[in-house]
Formats: sequence, C-alpha cells, structure tokens
Amino acid sequence: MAKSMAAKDGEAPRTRDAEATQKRILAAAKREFSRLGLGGARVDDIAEKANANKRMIYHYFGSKEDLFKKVLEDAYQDIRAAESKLDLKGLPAEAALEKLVRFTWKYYLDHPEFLTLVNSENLHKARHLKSSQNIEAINRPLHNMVQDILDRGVREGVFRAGLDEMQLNVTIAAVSYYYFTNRFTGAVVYKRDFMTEEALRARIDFNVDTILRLVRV
Amino acid sequence: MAKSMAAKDGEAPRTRDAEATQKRILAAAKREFSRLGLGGARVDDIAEKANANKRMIYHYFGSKEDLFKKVLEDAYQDIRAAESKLDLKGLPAEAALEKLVRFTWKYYLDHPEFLTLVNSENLHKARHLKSSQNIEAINRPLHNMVQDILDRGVREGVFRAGLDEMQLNVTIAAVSYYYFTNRFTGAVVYKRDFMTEEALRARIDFNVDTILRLVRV
DNA sequence: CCGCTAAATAACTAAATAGTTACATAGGAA
DNA sequence: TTCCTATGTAACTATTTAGTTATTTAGCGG
Repeated sequence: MAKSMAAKDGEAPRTRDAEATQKRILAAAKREFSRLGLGGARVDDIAEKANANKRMIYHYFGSKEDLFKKVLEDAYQDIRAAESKLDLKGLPAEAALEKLVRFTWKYYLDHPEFLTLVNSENLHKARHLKSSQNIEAINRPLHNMVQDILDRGVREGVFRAGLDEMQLNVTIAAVSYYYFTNRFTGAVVYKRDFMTEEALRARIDFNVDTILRLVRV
Repeated sequence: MAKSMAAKDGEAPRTRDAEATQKRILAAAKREFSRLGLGGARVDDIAEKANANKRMIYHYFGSKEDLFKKVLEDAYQDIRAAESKLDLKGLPAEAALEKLVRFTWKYYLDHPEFLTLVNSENLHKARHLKSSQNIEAINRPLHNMVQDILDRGVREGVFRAGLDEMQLNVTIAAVSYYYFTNRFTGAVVYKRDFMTEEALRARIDFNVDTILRLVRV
C-alpha cells in the first residue's frame, strides 16, 4: 500500500501540505465560480473538488466572498503577467498592436474562466475588486503598453493623434470578449456555431481589421 | 375604506386580476434576475416584490427556470420591437448605420437589465433560449435590417463589399455592450467613472467612429 | 524520539430555499 | 341568488447551504 494515506483512486497525495491544499482550493474555486457564478457556486462542491475539507477553505480564506476575491485577483494577475511577456517594444506600432489584439483573443480563448469571473464581478458591481489593494499596480503595465504603442504609431506617422488609450483598450477587449461570452446566445440568434475553427479564424481576422482601421491615419 | 381588499399602505390594488398579477410577477422577476442572476435571485423575494404570493408564480409560470425563460424571451421581444420601429429604409446607408449604432447604445443605456439577463443566460450556456420556440422569428428582422444597410452602402459606393452581417452586428453590439456590462471593473482598472455624461458622450462617439471606419471603402 | 502546533477530518447547526398542500373567496355563469 | 372555478393566501416540508465545533494526526523543532 502507499506510504500513509487514503488518497482515493488516482487523486493527488493527501499528506499535510498547506501550500498545495491552498492551490487545490483556488483551482477548484476558480472552476466553480466561473462555471456557476458567485451565487451559484457551492462551498461544499469547491471543497470536494479540491479534494480538501470545507473547514480548510474557511481556515485559509475566511469566507466564500474572500475566496472569490482571491480567485479574481489571481485571474487579473495572470492575464497581466501573460501580457507583460509580450515584449512589443521592438516592433513597429502596427505590428505591435496586431500582436496585442491577437494575444487578447488567444488569452480569452484559452482562459474562458477569466471572462465569466469578470462578468460575475460586474454583476456584483466590482465590490470585491474595489476593496483590493494591489489591483491598481497589477493593471498599470497594460495602460503603459497601449499608450506606448499609440505614441509610437503617431511618431511613425501611421496612427492618428489624440486617440484615448482607454477607448482603444476597451474596444480591443470588447470585440473579442463579447464574441466569447455571448457565444451561446449568439449561436441561437445567428444560427451558427461560434467555436468552429473556421468561425474563430474569421472573427479574429475581423477583429484585427476593426482595430487597425480604427487607429490608422 | 377601499372597495374590498387589504392592500397594505400605498400598494397596488389587490382584487383578483390574473393578467395584472402575471405582469407584476414578470416585472419583479426581471428586476431580481437581472440584479442577482438566475442563481442569486430568490423566488420568495420575487413574490414579495411583485406584491403577489409565491404560489401564483408556480401557478402561472411553472418553475423558477421557466419564469426566467419567459423574462428572457420578453426581453428579446422588447429590444427587437424597439429596433423595428427605427425605420431606416429612407436613409443613406451611412446615416442608417450610425442611427442603428446610436440606437443600440441608447437601448443598452436605458435597459441595463437586458445586458445582465443575457449574461446570465450565457453563463447557463443559453439553455433556456435554446428551447424557446419563437426566438428565431423574433431575431430575424435584425438580420434583415443590417443586411439591407450593408447592401445599400455597397450600392451607394460608400461601404466595402463582402462584409459579413453577423460580424458587423456582433461588433456593433460588442463595443457598447462591453462598455456597459464591464463598467464596474472598468472603473477600477481605468480609475474613472464610466457613467458621467462626458464619459458616455465620448464613448458613443468613439463607437460610431469605430463602426463607420470598419465598413467604409 | 518526544511533544506541540498547524493541518486536516467529520459531524453539526441555524437559516434559507424551491416547491407543495390545504384552505379561502371573488365574482362571473346559470 | 347560487354555485363553481380561477385567483389568491398561509403555513408547511424536505433539502440545501454557509459557516462552526469537536476531534484527530502529521511531522518539525528541540
């Protein structure tokens, strides 16, 4: 028999490991909150799927709401970390912007839970994020990155002057975000599958076109 | 004393009126579902806020899920009805398109509950809409309207040929929808109020610009 | 290798929740 | 006027739920 513990068929080991338990809880919480929303997710289910005890959730995270807040902060942390690895400094402005648009698309495609978590948070009027200390610092690099691309594009003579970084950023997010989060009602309203390879390719190309046309002189 | 009934201080009259009761239930359900989502809304609260008895909800609508489905169908019905009153036939293509973009913006601004209901439905993978009989017919006029504008613009020589009606429609919705539904996290991330008069004016102008640049030759 | 603390489990509680049952009555049809 | 049924009320039930309490135990510092 195995070393010491009752790890049921194929599950992770169950010796005492605070860090690992917290990670399992966070992973399970992210899945449940994104699948069902803050109101729909169940603490018991999160505990079970984390292969942990419910008591540990309250021990490490305090309450369901605080757990949600941590999951959300981590999700923002993750997308900003991925963005900051893009390294667009060396590219011409147009190429940099296209790369950012395609990155955003790909990130949403690969991390659908980010979208539903943000939706859930907005349903609750961002009350968790509002009380978050580090969220401002987490997002600052994104603003700088897009502002730099805009400035560079103007200097290169390819972008219009006076564009608002926020408006551009919101629009870049919008054209991808909306497509993904509303893909289910979209499938009904437009009578097509939004997630076929062909549909995805067509949409990201359309989005790149939308954004480049928006900024070009 | 009043005619017959125990209407508590200032409330609506309480004589028997099936139609009025159903309307009050639907109005209260729309408010609660949009405020809290399908999972977060409470049947008891809906009954209380409708100034009705919970039993009536089950009598008229069958279940919480069926009530949600009816609320959602009505919401789609309402936006399509408002759209169909636009009468864009007489306008040049560009003017027609701009009017549609501004209408969409204004409708979302005035009916925020539509946005959260649609979000809630997408969280549930559109399972209510999927089983809805009339939803296809409800949405058809929208497709025709936008396709007509596109065709007209090409004939007028002001729009590019070959644009996909769905991509355009989705983008028109996206740039307004995302701004509104994500205005709470947006306020935190961008450190500004998304709902001031000035911010709203700037965004709708930006959106009109985005869409017109997208379609122009 | 001992003992203490942090990690973990299981069983419990009080409140909330979707849905039901039993009963009451307004008001139109006869 | 008298039924009869659709409209409405109130109290109940079986479950579920977030959060707690009581208890056990792994494994590190000494």
